[in-house]
Amino acid sequence: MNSTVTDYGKAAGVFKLLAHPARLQMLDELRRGEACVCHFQQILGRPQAYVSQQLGVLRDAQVVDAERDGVNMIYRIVDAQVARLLDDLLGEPDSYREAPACPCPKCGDESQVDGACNYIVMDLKEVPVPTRTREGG
Amino acid sequence: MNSTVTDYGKAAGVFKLLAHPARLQMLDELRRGEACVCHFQQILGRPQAYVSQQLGVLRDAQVVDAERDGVNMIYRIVDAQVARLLDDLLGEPDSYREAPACPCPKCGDESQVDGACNYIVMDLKEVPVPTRTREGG
DNA sequence: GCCTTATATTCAGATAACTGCATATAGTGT
DNA sequence: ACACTATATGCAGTTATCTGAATATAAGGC
Repeated sequence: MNSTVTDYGKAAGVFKLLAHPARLQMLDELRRGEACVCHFQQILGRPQAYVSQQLGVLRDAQVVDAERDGVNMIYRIVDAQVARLLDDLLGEPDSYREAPACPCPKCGDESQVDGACNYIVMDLKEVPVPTRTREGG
Repeated sequence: MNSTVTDYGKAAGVFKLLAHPARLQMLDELRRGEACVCHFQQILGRPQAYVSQQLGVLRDAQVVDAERDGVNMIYRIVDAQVARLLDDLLGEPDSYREAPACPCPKCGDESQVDGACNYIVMDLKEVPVPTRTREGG
């Protein structure tokens, strides 16, 4: 069995997950590494319940994965196929933007001090995206 | 200017186009070549107006392109990026299914007789999909 | 040219689904 | 207790989906 989806309803469901600006932006952040919920709150400028709801959609679809670290919940991408789709539409994560410094209130403007939510790392260790050459991009 | 989309609303709009089983199935057919409207009527089992509306959505987004041939309208994919997304999620067009014989009423069971709508061809001459190697697929 | 038939588009309208937001409640860790 | 997060519910506004009728275009017969 390969990793492709042949059922149109199921495939459309995958696209439907990505057909949402907030979810897409969060996934785009997660392509660069893990992130906590408060991180998305700052980035999206949305209330916590809203962020959690959208993350819940992605978690329910097993696109992302959550793990507790103290008071924070750390999210990361676990669906390599979705990561590939994002690469196709948004480009490689490091191709057009630096990984942003975490703008969480607890992080403040200091860059990743100890105790802050420095979950943004440039290492998708859980997402083995297949290596490819891109001649057209 | 590269071919990637950096705006989340715009990117979500692209995914939204594909987040629909009927549109997805039609695009999957179009990956294999051109097709007339009546072809989709048969494949989807939907009325003409419905098929035309969904094709209109894709046409309006400039994902597909329509050209008249006598009484028929011939559709084809013109958005290479969308074709790439479909490749990622559904696999290569020829990797899991043969190009179906056109099941239109006028085509009948005869295989592509003259005068029939033999628009299904395995040649995406209008879609210059960039060549890639897929080591992970 | 005129009429008919086949193909396809467009419009109007009803139904269903989604979105964004607020709020409330509960669980977990410090 | 307090901070962070998850989950549930309700609501108003928006959008998508699908059906059916009307319209446009092309081909063939007279």
